[in-house]
Parts: sequence; structure tokens; C-alpha cells
Amino acid sequence: MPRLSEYLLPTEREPPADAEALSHKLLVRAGLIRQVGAGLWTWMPAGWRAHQRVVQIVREEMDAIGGMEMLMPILQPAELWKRTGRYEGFGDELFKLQDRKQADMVLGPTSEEVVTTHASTLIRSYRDLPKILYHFQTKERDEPRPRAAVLRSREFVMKDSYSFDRDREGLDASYEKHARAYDRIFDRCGLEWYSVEADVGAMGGFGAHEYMAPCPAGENDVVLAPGYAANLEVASAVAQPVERPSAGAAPEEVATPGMSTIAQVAEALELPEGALLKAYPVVLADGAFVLVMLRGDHKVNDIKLALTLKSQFRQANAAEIEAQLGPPGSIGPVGVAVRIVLDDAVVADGGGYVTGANRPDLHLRGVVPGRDFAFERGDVRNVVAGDTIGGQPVRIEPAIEVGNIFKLGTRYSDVLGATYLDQAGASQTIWMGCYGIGPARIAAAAIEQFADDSGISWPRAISPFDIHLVTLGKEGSEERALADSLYEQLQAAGLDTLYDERDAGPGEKFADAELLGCPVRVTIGRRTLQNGEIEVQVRRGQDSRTLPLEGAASAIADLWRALG
RNA sequence: CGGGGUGUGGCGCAGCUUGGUAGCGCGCUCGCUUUGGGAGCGAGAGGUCCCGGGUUCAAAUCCCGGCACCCCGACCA
Repeated sequence: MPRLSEYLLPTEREPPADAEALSHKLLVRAGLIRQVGAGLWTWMPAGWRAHQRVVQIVREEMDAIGGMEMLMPILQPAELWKRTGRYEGFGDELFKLQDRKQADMVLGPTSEEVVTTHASTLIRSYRDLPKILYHFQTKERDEPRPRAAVLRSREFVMKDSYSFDRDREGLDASYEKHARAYDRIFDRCGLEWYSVEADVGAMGGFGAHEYMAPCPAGENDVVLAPGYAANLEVASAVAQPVERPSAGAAPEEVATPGMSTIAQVAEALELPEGALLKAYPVVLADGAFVLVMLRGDHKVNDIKLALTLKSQFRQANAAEIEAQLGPPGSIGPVGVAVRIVLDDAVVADGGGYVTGANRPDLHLRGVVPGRDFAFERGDVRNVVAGDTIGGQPVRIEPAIEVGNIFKLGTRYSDVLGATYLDQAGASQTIWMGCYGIGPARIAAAAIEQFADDSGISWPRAISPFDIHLVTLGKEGSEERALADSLYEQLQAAGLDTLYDERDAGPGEKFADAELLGCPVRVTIGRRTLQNGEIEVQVRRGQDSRTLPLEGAASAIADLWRALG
């Protein structure tokens, strides 16, 4: 629709000096976003068109499962958050402020409190259930570290929906509806994606999935194996065994002067790091001390450890370690009277391990779990590449979380009094689910996944424009007149067309077109016009072909539709 | 919150070590030429050198204190 000479598309030849992520560089270079402050971005006209195309797809699919779009406020009374415990529980990410009467307010990072409050007064009977309510609303989160432009910002638009059901079975059904709607949304947006099992986290809950778009800038690590996909936070796999020296009759001391890291000890003893056991001392919520032991080449997974311990915990400090085990520096499990959790990847047979000796500059060699110390089992480590699932090696790749679905249960309805009367006239608690999608992340993920050296290559469905029409003719020339005419015809054919009729050279126009990344570029210039033809380039792959000028608009429309 | 880095016209940067009238490329304006891959020539406009204080005859430059932004990590419905 717009003529580029009249439009605001501030493209840049060079990316911002401090940009790291590809989508960050290209969003700025292509004139789609501009920065206002840390984690604060303005969507420029063309960028907002792409964003809103994603929004419209989400809207259509939410409506298709019976969702009802509404709008709840960003500014929310702190009172609601105090009632759910999240005024403190949400942490520093929650923007807090006061109104002119000094009443505490928050800027909503999400809307469970508000929507559940409505449900508590508006839903009274089992006849009122189920319901799915949603909105697109700006979310405010004071992120500790915003990064990569719109991938993690402090203010962003989110589609959040909430389901209300009579019981657990109803929730399961609403959850399934969302899962199917999400499948369609991400397919329609043209993303590469998959859904993974997710941590139910601090919110509690009865199940959760995350929708992941794999790309290098992704902040999540996803563990993949045939038939398996899970967030690293919750993934489990079988570790590869490591070669270990055989154990003697009892652990023997080895001098390790000045060595405090796994790497130092492993190198000095000429053993793989996996032949060592590292200690991770923690203190539980009730004050109990637990020593977690795992292979030296593995890392503790705090989420899985909390599940194993069935308690929140924190790392023990030096004083606590000293009180339980003696001087820190060489912590080990032998001869100490503390609860020990041993990671599943540590096997009892097949040789001895090296552990700390609880004395400075000393380790123990030939330590055998069970024989030399008592333990409980637990799967408390991060999966690593090379582990196997069902005999197949796993792959770990970064991905952007573009959506999630979450079975809340009754956590919010309980505290906010969202109940209904069942058929027997008895009061029941409403079962809830919540479901999020970030349109900006979808747009950024699409850029990450499909960009090439020339710039962005939008999936057809979410491109700012369908067609990028370039005329190389000056005002008054034949090619300019034909381009003007084709511009009208393309719009009449229902194609959103950006018309570059600027007084600029061909190189600049082509470079901008490829940077912006609309799926089809149409060029009208003297060279092909001599044969009565125009040039058409499909952005993805940059294949060019010519089409007869006669009937060009409908041929272009056919081509565009065929891109799928 | 720990570590590292950067603030100089719209964008990218030099100048700072060794204080002395603020520069380069791109972009922008005007004129002429040019028009299938970021064009040429000529003439211009545009800067509280992040902020505050200090030292000095003199500070973009040295000193002190702030602020902002970025990257890595921690953190993260």
C-alpha cells in the first residue's frame, strides 16, 4: 500500500555496534524497530505490520477454539497481588509504583490475578463453564538483563489466555484445545518449532509445555532424541560410562597440593573428569544439610534437585560446610555424618572414584559408593551431549521460547475465591489453565531461522508486505508508468504491496528489498521490458525469473500463493 | 548481583597515551551528471564530545563522583 518515498522505513547499512543477535541486527538495519532504552523498543511502521500479522493469526486460532478476546488493564492494584502472594513472590521483576493516594500498584507482568478476580464474581454456576478468555496486552517485567532486542525486553505484547473449567478433566480438554491451536499458529507463521516438556516451576501446576523455535540466539537449551524433546531444565538421559581405575580394598589418600578444581585434580591424576566426584553442599528450607554428589564432568540441575529433595534449597555457605564437614576446599562423602544424595550417573561398580577428603590438599582415590559411604539416589544433573535416550544419542540445541501452555489447577481460584455451584448445589473450585504467546518473539525467531547474507527472509504469512515492487524508471519514463499501473493491479489482486519508486539507484533499491525480506520482489526496468517482461525474485533462495508484462498481476498473485 | 566493555553530528568510528580552534566514512541539503547491484563532481548544513565537580592560562583528552547502554555469567510464569 505505501509508496516507499512517502513511507518511514529507516534502513541502515551497518548494524548497531553493540548488537550481537542476528535478529537484533536485522530488525534495526531493516528499519523495523528502534531502541528507546534498555529492554524498551519502538516498533517502526513496517515492523509493526509484521507483528500485527502474527497477532491476527493468533487471534483467528484462539477464536477458533472458542476463545473470547477482551482487554484487561496493565496497571493493577497491588492488593490482588498481595492476596496471591506474588506481590513479594514475583521478585524484583515486578514493577511497583504508587498512585496519587499512595496506594500500591503494579504494572502487570501477567494477568492471572485480574482474570481470576473477574471469574470469581462472574462465574457462578457449572452452566457458566467452561470458558476461554484472552487478550493481547502489553506486559511489564523488570528483567535483570534485557538482551537481543525484542527477544527479551522489559515491555512487550503478549497474548495470554485463561481457561476456566469445572474439574481436572475439563482443564485437560481446554489444555488440549490450546495445544492444537498453538500447533496451527506456529505452522501458519511459518516457523520451525516443536513443543517440549517444561518445568512447572514456582507457579506449581499439573503440567506444562513450551513451544520452542530453534535458532542460535535462543536462550533455552532443548534436549532432543528420536521421539523425545524436553527443556534441559527437566530432561533426563543415560550418561555415557567413563573409564575408571579399579578400586582397592579401601580408599587411599593422594596428595593434591593447592588443587581445588576438578580440572586440576583430574589432570594431576591423569584421569578423566568423570572419574572424579564433585560435591554440591546445600541447605534445605528447613535448615537440613545435604551433600549432593555427582560426576566431575556433570553439572547440578537445580530444578531437578529441588524435585528430588522435595524442598527449596540454597547452596551452603563456608561456615555451614565447615560445621558439617570440616575445612572447605576438598569436600567429600567418606566418613561424614550427613545426608548424601548421589546422582544416578554415578555407578557403584566398574572401579573407584576420586573424591575430596575433607582435609586440605588431600583427595581419596578408589572410593566406591555404598561401600565407603551411604547414599540416596536421585537424577539431579543436566543432560549433556553424548547421553542417550532409548539407546539413541541426544542432541542439545538452543531455542527461543515462543509460547507456553500451563495447567494451573486451583492455585489462583482458591485464594481469590473463584468457585461455582455444581449440579448438586455444592460449591466447587474452578480449575484454571494459562497460555502465553509472544508475537515479537515469533517475528524475531522467523528472522533468526530464515535470514541469509542479504537480510531477512520472511515467512509469507507474517511478512510486513506481500510484494516489494521496484521500479527503476524515473518519473515520466515508460517503465515508471507501467510500474505505477502494476502497483494498482497488485493491490486490486489483494496483495499488500510496498512500492519503491524512490529516486535512487538500482543497487540501493535491491539491497533494501533483500534486507527487508518480503517474499516476492518484482522489478520493472528497461532491460526486461524490451522483451515485454518483468523480473520476479523469490526472496527465499533468491531465484529470479521473468514474467510477461501482460497478465503480470495475476501471475504474481499465483506465484505468491504457491509459496505457501 | 558478579565480570568485561562503551558513551564524540542520524549511523559507524578516529582523536584521549603526551591538554592548545572537533575530524573521517556513510547518510542528509542544493546544483549538474548518472540509472539493472549501495554512482560521479562541486557546494553546504549539522556536534551541550553522557552528566556534575575538580586541576589548569587552557579539558573530548588528566583527576573524583554519578548516569546510561552493551556483552558474558547468575537470575528468569
